[in-house]
Amino acid sequence: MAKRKITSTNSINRDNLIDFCGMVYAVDLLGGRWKLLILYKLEQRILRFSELKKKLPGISDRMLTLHLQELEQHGLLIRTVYAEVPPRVDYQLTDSARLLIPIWQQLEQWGLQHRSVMEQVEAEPVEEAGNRN
Amino acid sequence: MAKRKITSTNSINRDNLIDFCGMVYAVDLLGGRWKLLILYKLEQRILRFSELKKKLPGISDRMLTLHLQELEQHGLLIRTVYAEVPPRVDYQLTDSARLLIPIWQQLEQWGLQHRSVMEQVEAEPVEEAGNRN
DNA sequence: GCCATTACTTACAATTTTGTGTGCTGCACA
DNA sequence: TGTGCAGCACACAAAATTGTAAGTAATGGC
Repeated sequence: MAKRKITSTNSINRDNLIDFCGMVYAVDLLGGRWKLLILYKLEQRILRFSELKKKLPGISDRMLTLHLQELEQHGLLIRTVYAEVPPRVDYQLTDSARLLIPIWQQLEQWGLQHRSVMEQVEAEPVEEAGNRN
Repeated sequence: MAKRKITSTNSINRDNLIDFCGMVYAVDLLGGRWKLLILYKLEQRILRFSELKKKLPGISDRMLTLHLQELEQHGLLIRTVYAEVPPRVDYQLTDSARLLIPIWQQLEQWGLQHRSVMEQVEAEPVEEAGNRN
């Protein structure tokens, strides 16, 4: 996510797709393990680093730091540093990130619905009705 | 994407987040390099393997196969095999995947808009106006 | 002086994803 | 007899992401 070897096919493909398509670009910005969740936690209010950490069980300092930095670089959140000791830093969504809120809400709905559909399908006896061969 | 070591922290975190949140689950299903684009190409009509390949410049056989298999497993597309030689296989969206169409259209819009905002910001002189320290 | 605090950084290791190259099927056409 | 086709499978290599463990700074309380 951080450092890339810009000559690799992997990286070239990524860049091509990002240039080519706003959707891929969007998913690229949001695609880390914790990114969407970080944004989601910030939907309600400003949070500081330690508060975010509490709300994301299982995340390490490093991962939180990395994702926050990238989200900031990509214009999705605003980082505010207070000159105190011990340090205090807080994070809030940018306007552009707020425009995403209705989208991720729909994604949440779709995800829950799709999962329940999947669970039903798995519970059914397999019939292979789709293949005409 | 395919094989995972289910005891790793990486994998455990992933599973926990997926269980916990429909949004993360959704992004997990759609998160491969080419997946959203594959679905998008299938929005208009059924396509066969070779047609998809033409529409996705830079993709290898293997990547296309892998993503198609996973999308099928996850209930996002339907694979139909015809008993012909040479083989013919085609792919179409499931109903559940069709429900995603308006969402990815919004994501596409947001992506284009956000990118143009980002380009403006980068063009401006840096002022660091956000940090009070 | 000694320690806890907070938001990090660094070096490293493990895991996961992506890509490359080869080969396979079974028939049609030359 | 040889070649091409389409949709893969396989073994392997490269790259990207994620996680672990150990630091660091300056201050306030004891």
